[in-house]
Amino acid sequence: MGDTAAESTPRRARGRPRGWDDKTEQNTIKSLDRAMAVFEYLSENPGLALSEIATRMGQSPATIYRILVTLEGRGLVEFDAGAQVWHIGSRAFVIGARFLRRTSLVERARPFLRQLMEETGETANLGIVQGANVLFVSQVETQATIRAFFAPGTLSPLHSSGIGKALLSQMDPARRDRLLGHDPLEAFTPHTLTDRQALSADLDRARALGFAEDREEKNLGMRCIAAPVFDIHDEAVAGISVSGPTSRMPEEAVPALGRAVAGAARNLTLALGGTAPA
Amino acid sequence: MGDTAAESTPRRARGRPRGWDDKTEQNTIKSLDRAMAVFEYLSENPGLALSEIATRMGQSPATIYRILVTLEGRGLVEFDAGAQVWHIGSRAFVIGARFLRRTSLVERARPFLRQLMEETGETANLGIVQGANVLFVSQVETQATIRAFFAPGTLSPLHSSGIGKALLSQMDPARRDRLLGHDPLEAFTPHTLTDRQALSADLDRARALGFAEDREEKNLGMRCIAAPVFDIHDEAVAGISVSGPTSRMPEEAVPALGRAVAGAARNLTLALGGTAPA
DNA sequence: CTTAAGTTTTTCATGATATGAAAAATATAT
DNA sequence: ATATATTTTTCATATCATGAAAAACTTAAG
Repeated sequence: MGDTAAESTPRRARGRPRGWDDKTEQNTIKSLDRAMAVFEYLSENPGLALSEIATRMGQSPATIYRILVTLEGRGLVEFDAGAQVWHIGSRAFVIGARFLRRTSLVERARPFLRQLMEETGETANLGIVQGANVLFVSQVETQATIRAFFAPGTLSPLHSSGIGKALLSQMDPARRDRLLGHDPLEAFTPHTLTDRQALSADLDRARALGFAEDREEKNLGMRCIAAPVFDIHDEAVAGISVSGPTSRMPEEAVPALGRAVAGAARNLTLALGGTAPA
Repeated sequence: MGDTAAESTPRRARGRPRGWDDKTEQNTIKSLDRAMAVFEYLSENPGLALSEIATRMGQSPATIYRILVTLEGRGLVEFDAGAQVWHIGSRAFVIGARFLRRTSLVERARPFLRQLMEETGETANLGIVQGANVLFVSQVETQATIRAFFAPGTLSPLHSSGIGKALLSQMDPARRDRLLGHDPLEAFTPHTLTDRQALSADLDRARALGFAEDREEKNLGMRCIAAPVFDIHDEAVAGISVSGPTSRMPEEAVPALGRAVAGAARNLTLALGGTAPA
């Protein structure tokens, strides 16, 4: 399961002796790990009966029973007496929510932005909705000498940025129309989509593809590919993008870049507890 | 979904034999329970070093180490290599968040919370009863720079929060007394209602008005206005509130805010199939 | 650079205890 | 009533979790 969790935690702690690279985890407690596997499994398959869990996980019912009862004692799982099934408990929510207090969206996104930049070679950005604009809150710059740059803190209208369009593409029509307002859509370059019909079609395409494109719609010579990030409520709360000069982002590179961006957005989504779209 | 769910799980399952009442838990796995105690302790005291946890919990460093490494392997805890301390991990958040999906309450409430926030300009919250506390499960934050901040996952005693009082005001006296217990009511600020007479009068007022007020009774400088939400069984299962700095919520604004909150609560009640009070 | 103090991992022997099989207890269905 | 399905307990056994102490390592100080 948690492939994201891997990421190689290079814990260089005080007293880490020699053979660390080879045998990674001979220090794990087997029984605890098995119990946590049950805990995790239950979170992915809520509302299972004891026997169901036991058979599916290939464990003895007695063992599963004792694990669940133990976790229940701490409120980490709950037993629905009516349906005779088990669920994740409220205490798990309380404990897990502590994670949010530690780091902000920006900090959490940082590693994914960095990886995306290294993967694509282009500047990676993170933006959120701020009123009717996208607010760019974080970025990891490419090492290339020619860079698309716009500092964090920059505001850009929703309809003329990749992240903005990625977010618009996920909103229900009512909210989308409300944010876009009734005034004419401002044109920044000849390529800006100012026609609402055309914009709507572009958003449909973005939703289908899983990523949105900005083809010099805000700045001439600059392209951008963006994908939406979903939070725990499955709401699109942020967008990740890569941006660079058109010369380095030709048509044929778009699918690969789109995949990379969508992948980064998906990883961040999972780290936020959201469910990534298929 | 279910009623409060907490309240002593009287698991009357298929094969529960005789002596169940007496010896409650001889089926718990000791090592697992100890490990979960560490997990829980870490969530309450984030950012502790291994040795610190070991000494504070009176356990051998080796044991704590192995527990943490095991949990780390599943992303339930994370090691901050810079500060050499441990934290709750993202996977714990993801798993815990599954608790919210069990009931559709949170999802249903979302649009009403958003609308309430936009209507009042203040952060809107959703809370449910969890034991003797209110558990805050969802919120839509204001865009104002000065915000009342308490993240989802927070627990707050019933008598010192707006939502808690809104819910208490709808309970029959027996249940209310049971939840409030016999211990003295804890005071968080000089304004906290610790006198049961005064609290009871306040609850009567709240029931008459249709909304409850928290006038800096939990946090100084922070006010809160809350109303109860009823499910299909006409039980008060949740509360909606707006919270913000006292400076933005003066006395003369209370009636309008109260109307807005009560309206949102009524709308959610209707969406849940409950009947709103007159 | 050397020494010292503090923290984290590992090793190892031992006993606690987690585990599965099977039986008992209980619920549901026929 | 009987049969079937599911959960809980009992019990014997070997796994494996545990603490003590040593080793590995980091940082701070001399």
